[in-house]
Amino acid sequence: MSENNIEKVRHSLAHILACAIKEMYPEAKIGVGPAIDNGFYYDFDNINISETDLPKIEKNMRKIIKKGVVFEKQVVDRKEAEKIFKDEPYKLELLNDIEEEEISIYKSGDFVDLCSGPHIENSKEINPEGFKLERTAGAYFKGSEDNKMLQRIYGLAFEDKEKLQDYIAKKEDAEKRDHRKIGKKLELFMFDDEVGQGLPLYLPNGGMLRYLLMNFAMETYLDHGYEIVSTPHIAREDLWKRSGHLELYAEDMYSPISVDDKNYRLKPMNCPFHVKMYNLRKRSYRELPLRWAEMGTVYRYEKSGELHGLTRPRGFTQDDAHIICTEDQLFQEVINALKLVQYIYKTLGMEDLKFKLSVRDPKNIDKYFGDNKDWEEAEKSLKRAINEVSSSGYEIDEGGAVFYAPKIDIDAVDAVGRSWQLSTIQVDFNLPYRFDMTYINENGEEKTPFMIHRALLGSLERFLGVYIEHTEGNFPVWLSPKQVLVIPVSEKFADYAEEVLSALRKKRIRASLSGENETLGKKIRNGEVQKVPYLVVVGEKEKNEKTVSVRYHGKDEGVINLDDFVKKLKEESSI
RNA sequence: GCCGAGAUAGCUCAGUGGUAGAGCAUUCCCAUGGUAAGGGAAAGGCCCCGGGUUCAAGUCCCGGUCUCGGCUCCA
Repeated sequence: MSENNIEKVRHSLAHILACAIKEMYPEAKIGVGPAIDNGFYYDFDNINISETDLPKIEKNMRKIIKKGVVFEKQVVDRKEAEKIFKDEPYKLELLNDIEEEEISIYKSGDFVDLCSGPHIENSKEINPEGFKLERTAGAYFKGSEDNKMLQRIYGLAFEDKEKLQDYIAKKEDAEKRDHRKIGKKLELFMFDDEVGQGLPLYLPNGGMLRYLLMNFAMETYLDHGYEIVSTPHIAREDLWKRSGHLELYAEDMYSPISVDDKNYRLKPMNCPFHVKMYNLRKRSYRELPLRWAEMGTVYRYEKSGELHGLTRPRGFTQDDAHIICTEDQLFQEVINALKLVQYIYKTLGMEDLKFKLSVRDPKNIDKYFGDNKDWEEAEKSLKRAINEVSSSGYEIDEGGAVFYAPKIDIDAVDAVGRSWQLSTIQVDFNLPYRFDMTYINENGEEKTPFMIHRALLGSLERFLGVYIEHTEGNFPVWLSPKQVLVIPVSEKFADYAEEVLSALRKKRIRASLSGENETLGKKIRNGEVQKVPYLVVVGEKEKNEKTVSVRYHGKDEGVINLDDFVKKLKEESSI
């Protein structure tokens, strides 16, 4: 079976699934059933399948496959198609969306589907061991929330049994990396019903990790000409009316808090505050560019089903900054921001980045705020800027721009090849006008500045969620909440263990003592399970020689002088 | 928010209408250890919450809350 054939096999399996369902549940109404990356799905209505029904559906599918069903394409006219699908309301609706008069249908046995193909010729081409019905799920018809929700059955499909099992194994591996699991095991963060959905609480280990990350980001920004600002968590509703956020995102904002007959809202963004500070007084071109950074905690009312650990919370802290500059400075500022992204992710060990340029939907230019010429200029600048910093190019997302801005989103690829959108760099055409931002240029004329929003980690929460999965909880030494665990061979050497501990702590190395009454093996295990990078064992020999026996991520590194070890750790603790 | 599945000890989970369980973690005792689990004992429960059915509910039914898998969404 050839590689590109698997697409056809998957798509054909979708038809066979529908065929099996129609046989077993004649009342079922069928939606759509395409091939997807790892297999296929088909949507149904008017049935109620539970996961426990899947094996018997699968069995029926194998029976159909074995029969050797021939896939046959036919082209019919609209009238004929309407006749064929007269009892399938969803197919009729799909038929309405087709503009052509020649309608392609596929027959396989008794089953007919509205479908442009392509398919395999005969079901015998399918390896019956290579697929598996995976799960059921709800899915809106045609992917729109306004439509009815259908029942979707997902199947996995690969060339053969081994590839299927490889995929399942890989998926199980990914589950082991789940930051929610690791977060619990390493006591990094927690959620609590009484606190509220989507509001993370960082435990001491996670608190340290978050602090170190935040510190790294802020120090880096300071090195690159940024200044630090800080703004409140709530503001009067009037601010959000003027910024346009209330009009567009009211549903996604927390409800108003009423104080002294005025409504306040938790902030969903930091920008309007920064704009207010800019407008404090008349600004000169000599001040520009201004780069104002803030670890800004924002609150967005994500729908309950959309929440997901740290990667999709309701309260989160953006490593936000706004760069206010002249038109001439825009290009260079975007380049600087892109270079900063590259530096930060390289330092964090995620060098594989993918750039995505989000531009306006060409069919819908009117819905965007701002001057057409400015947009074109900005889109061009962003393209040039990406090419300047990266040779691997970028992907264009037409219609991906937000209403006020074209943007560059940057995906970081993690250790198991998954892409995560983290950084964003956006050119804003909305706020400078809405808030009448100006500066005086060298000719004494009043001008509207350009404004760049940028969040490089994105948010501390989302980044940490991704980073935990990327590293599997094995953080680099400089980011590890606990860097060293000192393990005395027995209680007899507690005094020397204390000496080692205090030598490390004196140099602000994050060390702790494994003081419990356990065997050495058990104490080592506890340290490994907690993913402490350095375990140092001390006993009689070490005590006499003022050394430590070093174990780094499960590997024996031998015995070294205590002083040298402290020095080494001090070095590894700085970036 | 929608479709579906869950919620039992700190954690991971078993328990199909009749006295609430295991392993790990915790505490204590013995063992004083040389690189991933030494042995023993104890303690630990509003079986998510509220109703209902039943002689009897962790278990069945209804409502709610939260979690998970999808869908939709992510300024």
